[in-house]
Amino acid sequence: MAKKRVTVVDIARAAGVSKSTVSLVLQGSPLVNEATRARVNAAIRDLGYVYNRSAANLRQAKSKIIGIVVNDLTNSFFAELAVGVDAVVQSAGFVQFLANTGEKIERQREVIASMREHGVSGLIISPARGTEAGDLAPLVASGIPVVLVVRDIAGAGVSSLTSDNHAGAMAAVRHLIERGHRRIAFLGGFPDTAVFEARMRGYRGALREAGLASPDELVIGSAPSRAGGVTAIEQAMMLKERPTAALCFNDAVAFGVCDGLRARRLEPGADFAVIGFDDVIEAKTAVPALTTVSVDPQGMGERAAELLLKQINAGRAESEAIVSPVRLVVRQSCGAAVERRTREVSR
Amino acid sequence: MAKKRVTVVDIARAAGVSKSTVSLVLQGSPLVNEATRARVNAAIRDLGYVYNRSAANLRQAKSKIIGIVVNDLTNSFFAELAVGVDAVVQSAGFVQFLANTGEKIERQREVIASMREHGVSGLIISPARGTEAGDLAPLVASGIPVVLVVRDIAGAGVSSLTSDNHAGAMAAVRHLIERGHRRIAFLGGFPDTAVFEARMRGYRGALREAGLASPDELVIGSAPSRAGGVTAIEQAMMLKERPTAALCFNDAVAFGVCDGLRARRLEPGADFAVIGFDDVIEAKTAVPALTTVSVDPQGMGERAAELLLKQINAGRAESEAIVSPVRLVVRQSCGAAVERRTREVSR
DNA sequence: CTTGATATTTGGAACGATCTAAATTACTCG
DNA sequence: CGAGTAATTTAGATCGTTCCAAATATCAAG
Repeated sequence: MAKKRVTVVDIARAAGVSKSTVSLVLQGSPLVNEATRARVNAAIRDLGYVYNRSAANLRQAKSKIIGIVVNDLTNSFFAELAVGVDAVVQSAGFVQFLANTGEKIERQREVIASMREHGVSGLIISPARGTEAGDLAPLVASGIPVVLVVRDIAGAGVSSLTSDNHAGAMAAVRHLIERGHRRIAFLGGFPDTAVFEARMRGYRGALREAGLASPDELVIGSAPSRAGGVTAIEQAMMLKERPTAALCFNDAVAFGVCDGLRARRLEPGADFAVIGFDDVIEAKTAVPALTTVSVDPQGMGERAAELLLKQINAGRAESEAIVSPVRLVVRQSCGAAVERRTREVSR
Repeated sequence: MAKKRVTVVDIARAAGVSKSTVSLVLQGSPLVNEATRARVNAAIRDLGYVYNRSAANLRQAKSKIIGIVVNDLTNSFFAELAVGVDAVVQSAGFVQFLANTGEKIERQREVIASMREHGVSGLIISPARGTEAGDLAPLVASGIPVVLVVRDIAGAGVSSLTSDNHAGAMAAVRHLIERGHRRIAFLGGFPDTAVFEARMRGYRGALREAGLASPDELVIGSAPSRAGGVTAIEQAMMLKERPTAALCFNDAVAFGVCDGLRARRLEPGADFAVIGFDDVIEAKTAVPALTTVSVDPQGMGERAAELLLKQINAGRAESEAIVSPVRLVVRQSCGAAVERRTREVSR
């Protein structure tokens, strides 16, 4: 019933050459004569040959697959990151193997194991919350190049690419202070993550530098999502002494904060200054357009992929920790000049 | 330098059995004695053995990989769809191979080819815009089970899982008519897609049914994104006879429409009724919460995966076209009663 | 203890590509 | 024409697993 698979031997027979020659053609070797190459390619087309990567991998022990593991694909920051990785990886002739862990360590363990079994030649990981250096130890020991993105893990001994969360948060808060705000909150995010830690330190640093206090009640954690933002701002508005501005853990939280403000009939930008973090695609087109610390997720994915490819090609490379710069993108949500509004929105 | 790979033979030697027995243990065969199994498993752990799926696939010619191809990963609808697929596929012991085509046919061709080379045992595809039955012909001819999601392709001869776009659009527009709207626009989406077509027919059908005209000027296409929504509503508000409500192609467009309305100092829900399509996660928490036709992307991914698995297990199954029902979720953006607002938002 | 089941284990041939080293062919030049 | 070199082609081993058929161990019953 089912016709047998077409193999190199079949094409070899059809083209009147040996399977070795066919293999050479498949690999685009310059050794083979033009006429022969054409004959082989014709046979490949005619017989509907499909290359069998499993067989090839078995012999070569290196697989043109690179894996990317993200902790939350429904967060567009990570979706964009994955798209960035894909672009680079793809043009380097690799294919991407994407898995979502949903922040679950156990699931992360499984997907990493599965990727190793498939012989990925490198791995880009945005670790699930609570991942420890030990969790990555077997992977690292195996010598597979690994690049951690977004969240670094101390002592893991692999390369990492993070954004300058501290400086970004500092710049954002400085901006708010310059605009006259004195009571500034830090909203959203899980307090037990390194990213939260760094952004919060930046926030505190900028306040201290300006001689302002940063009472603990103004730092309100929540899920790093839109829903989390809503609850965080609600809690902030319960305070007897309300803040007039907030730096949010990320853009999703910032959107939630805007939602929550509107629910209380406050207009973000005009009545309360909001700054996000990440600069996801929607930040630009939202109304009011979101002032945010641009991390450029797609670009970050690209850089992570390049870093990984470099390591794959170099064999055993030194691990490096790259902190990529961020910049504050001032739009409307922090109360920027109103005349800019129409211009930005109309794009 | 690099230590040699540990293989079944190594474990066999370490455990004092033959490689066949090790293979049996690996597959969880009931044939092997408990004591032996324990000994083998211990050796596996001790030597840090990593299963080589390429080798296994080569022999078995079936790969426990299922592929999922989406046309736009940065659209959270598709990200959620992928998450739904992943959940099911994962618990069935398969791994997911996700690729993003970014709506490019050429890229789609490449990723599908790559997946075939990796020997996927089934494929879930949300085809790029403009995909034709012919593009899928070689894939279909190969006998690999394929399930099309979201966008069906006439004559492709494979199973498909789409949502009842026509009925959903009709229900939404009926709702707007009941609330007294007479001039209702259809905003966003690429007019050359089947999904657009179906939703638009539903929109027109509901208007006709109520004896209302549906002038072409009220149907305004755009990119199916937030930015597209902004431009679409801007265009709609240029009309001499402005609409008072709109059914949007999808939720992203609906959010953009809300943005655009606010830019003109109109409050969505109060001054203009907006209904979306899809019910992405943020629809519920946005302010105003978005009234939308719920397609349940994650659930759809799950069902698509189940359909595919059924086909993989059944061998050559009849292809079926499933249209899953949708339901209108009334929230605030269409001008629902204000007292419901706090309740929904507080979740 | 045989004997016939039943339970467990095993050797060796696949699977479909790549790689090595060697063979063949073609070409250049005196 | 024949040597020497360059350009092509090739046979056969090999990668790490699974499968088959057959071997061996174990056990209950006579």
